[in-house]
Amino acid sequence: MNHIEKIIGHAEEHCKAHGARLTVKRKQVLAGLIQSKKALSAYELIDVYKQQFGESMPAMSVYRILEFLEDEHLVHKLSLANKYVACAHISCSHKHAVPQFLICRQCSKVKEIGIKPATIDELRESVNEAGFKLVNTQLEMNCLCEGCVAQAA
Amino acid sequence: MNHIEKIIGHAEEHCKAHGARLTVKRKQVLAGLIQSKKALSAYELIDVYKQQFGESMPAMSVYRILEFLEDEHLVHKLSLANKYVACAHISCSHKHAVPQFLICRQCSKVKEIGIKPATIDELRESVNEAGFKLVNTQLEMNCLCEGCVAQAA
DNA sequence: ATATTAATGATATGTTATATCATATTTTTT
DNA sequence: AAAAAATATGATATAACATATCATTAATAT
Repeated sequence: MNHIEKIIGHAEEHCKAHGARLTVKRKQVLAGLIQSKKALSAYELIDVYKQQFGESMPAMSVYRILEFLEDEHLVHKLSLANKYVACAHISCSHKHAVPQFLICRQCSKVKEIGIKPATIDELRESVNEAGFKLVNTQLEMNCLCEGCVAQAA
Repeated sequence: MNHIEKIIGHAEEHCKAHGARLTVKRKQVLAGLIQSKKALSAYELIDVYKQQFGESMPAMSVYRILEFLEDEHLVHKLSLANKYVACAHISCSHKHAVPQFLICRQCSKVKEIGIKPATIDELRESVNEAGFKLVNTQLEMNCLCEGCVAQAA
């Protein structure tokens, strides 16, 4: 059992635990994202699927499946790039705070980090001072990854 | 001279100062955004334009103009919503740090804030620790505005 | 006045995402 | 085990967001 299968196994348990169904197609899409080194758009994911399984998946299905996977917190949507990534913590059993994402604007490589709770608190306070209420602490930051920094220099 | 004209005046000076041309159309689009209480998509802006001037503006033109206005820092693009807002500080003469945006997910109302530099520093440090380089400190946060919080309760 | 540069118009097309109704599959109820 | 209900997928259309490219017009520099 390889690394990806193991993660998928965890995802399956996670879903089963509350009666959600990780169907074959959903698993295939999730696996596609897990294998990818970078964030993928829905249509890139269609290409990946086509390449792996010979068969093409309708866009509608991919979006539906992505929605399911997001609801299950197995996948995150990155608005900054209009792309999707597998959650980096599917196999961890403990609860996770909402993550922050570093997105390489050059190559779409993504790193999921958890910034210090204290920093989040400061942010939340700034938001409250402005009279708004923070709904979601997912942050997306425009970055360059190591590789692309090196290349640019 | 009303409030908006005054802001447009500042925008004009700002552009003139380095040889950029704030043409009539560009002014009209900028004015549309300034007048709006909320972030507008490019196509919503086309509708606004149509309503105000009777004439319809091609999507291509709106995008070109938005690009110009972004380059001039007169307008910000919000990736979280695929919408655009006028910069809240066009009339201030001093330099501004890159802003952060609180976006009401319900009504698209936007508040532009400047969070504490210390908080930004903490964020940047977290990013560096992860081996990435922060390109841009514009943050966009999913929020609810006062009005929508009240309504939800 | 002419050449050059910048802006806009016109048209086409690419990319991302959702709506909707039909069909198939799975689960629950009887 | 059969029928009913709920869930998932297929198929098709279309909406919403965005860019490419070439022609024309307007502004600026020579």
